[in-house]
Amino acid sequence: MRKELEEAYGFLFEKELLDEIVENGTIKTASAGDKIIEIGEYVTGMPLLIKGAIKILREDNDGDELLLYFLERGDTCAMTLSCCLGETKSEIRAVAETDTTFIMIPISKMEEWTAKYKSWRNFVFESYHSRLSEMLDAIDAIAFLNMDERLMRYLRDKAKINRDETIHSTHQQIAYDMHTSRVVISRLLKKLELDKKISLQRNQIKVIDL
Amino acid sequence: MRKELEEAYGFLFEKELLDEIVENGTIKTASAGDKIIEIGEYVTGMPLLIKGAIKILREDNDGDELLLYFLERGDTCAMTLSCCLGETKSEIRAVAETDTTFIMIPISKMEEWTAKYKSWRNFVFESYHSRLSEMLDAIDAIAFLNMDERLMRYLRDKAKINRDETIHSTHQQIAYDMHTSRVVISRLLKKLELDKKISLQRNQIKVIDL
DNA sequence: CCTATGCAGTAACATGAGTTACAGAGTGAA
DNA sequence: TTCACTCTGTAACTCATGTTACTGCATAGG
Repeated sequence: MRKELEEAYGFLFEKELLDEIVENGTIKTASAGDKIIEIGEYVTGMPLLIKGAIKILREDNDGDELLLYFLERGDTCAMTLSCCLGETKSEIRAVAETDTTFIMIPISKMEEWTAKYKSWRNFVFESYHSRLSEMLDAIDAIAFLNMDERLMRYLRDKAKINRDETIHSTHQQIAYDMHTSRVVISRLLKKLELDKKISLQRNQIKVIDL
Repeated sequence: MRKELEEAYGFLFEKELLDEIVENGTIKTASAGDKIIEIGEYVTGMPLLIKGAIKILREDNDGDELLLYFLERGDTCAMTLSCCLGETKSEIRAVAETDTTFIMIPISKMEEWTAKYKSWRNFVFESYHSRLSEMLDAIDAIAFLNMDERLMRYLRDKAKINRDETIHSTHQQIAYDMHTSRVVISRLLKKLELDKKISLQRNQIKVIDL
């Protein structure tokens, strides 16, 4: 655990804190597509992402989803964090976007470290700041952009997160993430292909110039 | 300042912290409609709301607005807070919804108190938690609700925040807050009136049953 | 090789929301 | 009282998005 931890967080945390994390944390893994936290579940700990990416989703009354943002190495889930401290239920769903490794920190340590380590406090505040920014970006996208622009944004983000210009998704999966219907996505993707911004094959979308 | 501070925050903070707040904070007031923070401005301090209410808005590229949420007595602006710590520019606009009184805390003290007072830490985390929740509510509204449901939600919130079942706004003002057009709001308000949920007069809307 | 299934393409239509335009009512200042 | 201005009501239209329905192709598993 030590090595991965240092690679992802070594420059952030002092030695003693890293020691404590190794001592108290437990390594967890999840495969692409695995559900990590479900809405309404009590949160048992806080994840420090070591490898891979996680997508954070909100759900409406009909059970349909909306992607809020992605988490990457070095990130933690401020939403989870927030839930831990308040000991409330999760308001979001977290799903592994790729194969993922993270360290689970038990809630009990969080309050302690917040008092003890300045670097931990800064990390926590920095996380909140990042997550608030990403929520704002999500709001901007939903409130101010049309579907075609949102779709381009989605494809860009997805390619970046997966470090792969070819996106391996069906139109239906994209529609779920964006809280719209498959037909709409197919229509817009086809338009993007005609504009030479992407190329389409079955189960994959290659980003050319977005 | 002491008296108002104790009324709004006495049950949260210990005596020494209250002393420090009185010593370092400065009382500010704003009249309904006054701009308190503008997008892109550097944030000079963190406001503790004593009296009144503030609305927090996001802006699109055309300069049009979208109401995110309201702040009330006992609240602080986590967004501001987040900006303070990161020393970045404000990502939102804050406008006094009613006549408002608040205490400005200089940035310099915030980091210090976070280390020193557990109650302050809890307050800050609690604020982040509330604000994240409110952002989620805002996202739910925009992404999952139709205009008529959003409008009902807006009217309910507005009546609650102002502690007044009669809302003193023009249709145009509501349209700005909701990032839509006046005609749309007029149309929907008229429908709500026909459903006996509100009654309409010039410059005011009386909530009957929402 | 054949067939069931999932995926993508597309047309035709429904609907909510935004836009333009205009009329009439309310209000305040001269 | 009159005039100018703001606010509201409403019609008629456009447009983006969502829905339904059907097609044919790709692929995997027998």
